[in-house]
Amino acid sequence: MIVEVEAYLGTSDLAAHASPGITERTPVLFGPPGRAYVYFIYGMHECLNVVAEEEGRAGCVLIRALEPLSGLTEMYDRRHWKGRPRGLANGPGKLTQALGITRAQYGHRLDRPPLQVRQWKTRPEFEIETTPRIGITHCADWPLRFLWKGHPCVSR
DNA sequence: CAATAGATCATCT
DNA sequence: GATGATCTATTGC
Repeated sequence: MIVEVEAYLGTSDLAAHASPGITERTPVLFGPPGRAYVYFIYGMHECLNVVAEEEGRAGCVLIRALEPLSGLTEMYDRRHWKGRPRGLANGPGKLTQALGITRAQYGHRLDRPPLQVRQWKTRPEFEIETTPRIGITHCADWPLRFLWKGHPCVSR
C-alpha cells in the first residue's frame, strides 16, 4: 500500500526531470500514462515514478514510501502501528531495492505483470497530509508531497 | 537528538 | 566537469 508520493510536473517544474524537455532518459515521461519512469541517482539509487499525464505532456508521480503488505514473515495489526516495520520501504531508494525495481523496468506498463499494481476496491480511511517536496533545490516550496498522515511507514 | 560527510556514477551543460 | 527527486554512518552538542 503506497503511503507517500510526490508530484513532478512538466517543463514548468524546474525540479522535474522533464523540465529540460525530451532528453536521453525522459522520453517515457512524455509518452502515455501508466508507465514506469525509473531513474538512477547519486550513483547508487533507483527511483520509481508513474507517468501521470496524457501523451505529449510530461508529469509523473514519485513513489516515495509504502507499507509492506506481503512478503513478510510476520503479520501485523493495522490498529497497532507500533510493532510494524518502518525501515523497509520508507524512502524512494529503499523502496525500489525492496521491490527489486531497476532501470530494466524503465517504460514498463503498471497495469499488467510483472509490474502490475494491486488495486483496492475500497480505500482505507485516512487523512492526506500535504507538504513541500523533499530533497530538491528548485521549486522547494511547492506543496506537491502527499502522504498518509501519521502513517509509520512514511519517510523521514 | 541534529548536522555533516562520504559513497559513487548517469546525465546534462 | 558539476550535479543530484538518496541513504547510512559518523561526528558534534
